[in-house]
Amino acid sequence: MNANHAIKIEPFKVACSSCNLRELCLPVGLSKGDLDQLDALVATRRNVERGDTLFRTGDSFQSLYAVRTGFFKTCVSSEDGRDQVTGFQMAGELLGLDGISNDRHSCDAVALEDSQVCVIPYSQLEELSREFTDLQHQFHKIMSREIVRDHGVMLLLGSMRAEERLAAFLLNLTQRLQARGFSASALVLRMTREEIGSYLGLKLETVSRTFSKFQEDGLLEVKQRQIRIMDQPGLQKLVNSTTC
Amino acid sequence: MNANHAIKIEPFKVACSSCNLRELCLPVGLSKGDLDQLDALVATRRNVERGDTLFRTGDSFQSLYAVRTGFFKTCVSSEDGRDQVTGFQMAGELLGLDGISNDRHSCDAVALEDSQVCVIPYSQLEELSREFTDLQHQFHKIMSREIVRDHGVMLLLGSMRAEERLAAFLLNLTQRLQARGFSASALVLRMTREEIGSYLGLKLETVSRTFSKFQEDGLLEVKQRQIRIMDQPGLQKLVNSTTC
DNA sequence: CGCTAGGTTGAATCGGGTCAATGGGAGTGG
DNA sequence: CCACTCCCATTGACCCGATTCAACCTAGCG
Repeated sequence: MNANHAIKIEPFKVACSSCNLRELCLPVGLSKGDLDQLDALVATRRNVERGDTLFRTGDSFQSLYAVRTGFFKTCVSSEDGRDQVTGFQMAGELLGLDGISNDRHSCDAVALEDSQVCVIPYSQLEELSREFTDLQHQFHKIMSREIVRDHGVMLLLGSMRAEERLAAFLLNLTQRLQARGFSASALVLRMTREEIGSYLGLKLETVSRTFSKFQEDGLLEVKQRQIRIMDQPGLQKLVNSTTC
Repeated sequence: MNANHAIKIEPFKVACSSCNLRELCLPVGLSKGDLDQLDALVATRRNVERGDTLFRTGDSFQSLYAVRTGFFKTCVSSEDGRDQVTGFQMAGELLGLDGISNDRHSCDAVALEDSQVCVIPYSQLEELSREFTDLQHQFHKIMSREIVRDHGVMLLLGSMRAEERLAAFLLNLTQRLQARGFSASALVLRMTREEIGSYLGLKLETVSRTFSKFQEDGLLEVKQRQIRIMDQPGLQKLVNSTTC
């Protein structure tokens, strides 16, 4: 499986209405009728192998992408080659919203494992959302939620110490995984220490050390990328306490 | 002037079509016909005195606001009272996009000087943008631009040193001021060192010290909140160079 | 079986934070 | 008009958390 190297169009019809991610993805709250319309729009899927980019900075913007399976990171880079991971996306989450502003993508989206996305042609989405109020509203909510999420990351980057950042990151990850039916306490990281560090504004050594510290403190069990959360409330307490 | 303490509805009709900010604000790129429709929507203005909030976290979300005159900051805070300035908004910029996701605002918007905003009832904007493609598209672009901006801030917070952050901040400010017809080299800061620090993920003392350093290096002249940029390319060089 | 990418750990360094004292400007009230 | 006050800004000294540099380890893969 996942052995095909080119863009792959699913031979059979894909349908949001029968997708088990519909409660997390664009279709949230849509009526049956609206959903059928959306089905017509989201006609193709695309496979992206681990390490490949779904789109990169400067690419012309045509479509949004909904992650169906797999895991992505997005990263921006400045002229001088500085690099920043701006997010990690898992099933049901949308990629490509950055492209609307300029008709060009302003970040890279890289698959961290073999993944599949649903392709949502943007001009058609705009068209459809003129007709279907609920879809329009849902789409706006998703964009707004991204803005709110970004503000949360700014808070993290601007005011938290390393331990707090990593704890917040882990809690956020597990929460999203739990919403997708996975365990709240055991997880496998799909990204390297360096990628976590970039996202959290830390160096990879600091991330590694902090993992070790959490393990010593009995908060986690860490075996490479396998993490088991032993003391969820303890992590939570780390996050919300200016704790002096 | 600016002596009224309550919300003030302008007695005469306000009109985007005759607003000198139309090239920076929501109406960008709209045809004459679309503009007339927008005029009908944006019927009221509201004055906000220096220090007052336009909205705060938890307030029910009804409207977006376009800054007409004045200057705002937005800030989020975490449960434990940590605080983060997420942006500064000047004439022509939109406030309130965070509220769409939840029907509640998720940040505070505070006027840093006596200000006036145009009130854009959100449900009517959605309605109108179903009818007018250009307006819909422009609105989406503005939301997307906010996301892209936030990613830039993440890059700044995640990977830049204090000097680089402050230089980037000043260049961004002057660029926006210049687009509004102000000088590219002389500016008056509307915010305290502490607010700059919060935005940049630094302490106020660090901001102050960095201003002093820039002055010693001949990059700026700093007199309290009066800043004169003496060496724009020098600042630019600070920003784009991992310089080692 | 050896190579390589990723991860861990230690020691030294340093950038920015913390704490504390001082200075300056704008607004207020006598 | 001046004096008082408050808020903001500056500056110094010290400290600490995170980075840097380096060595070493481990797992996965060809």
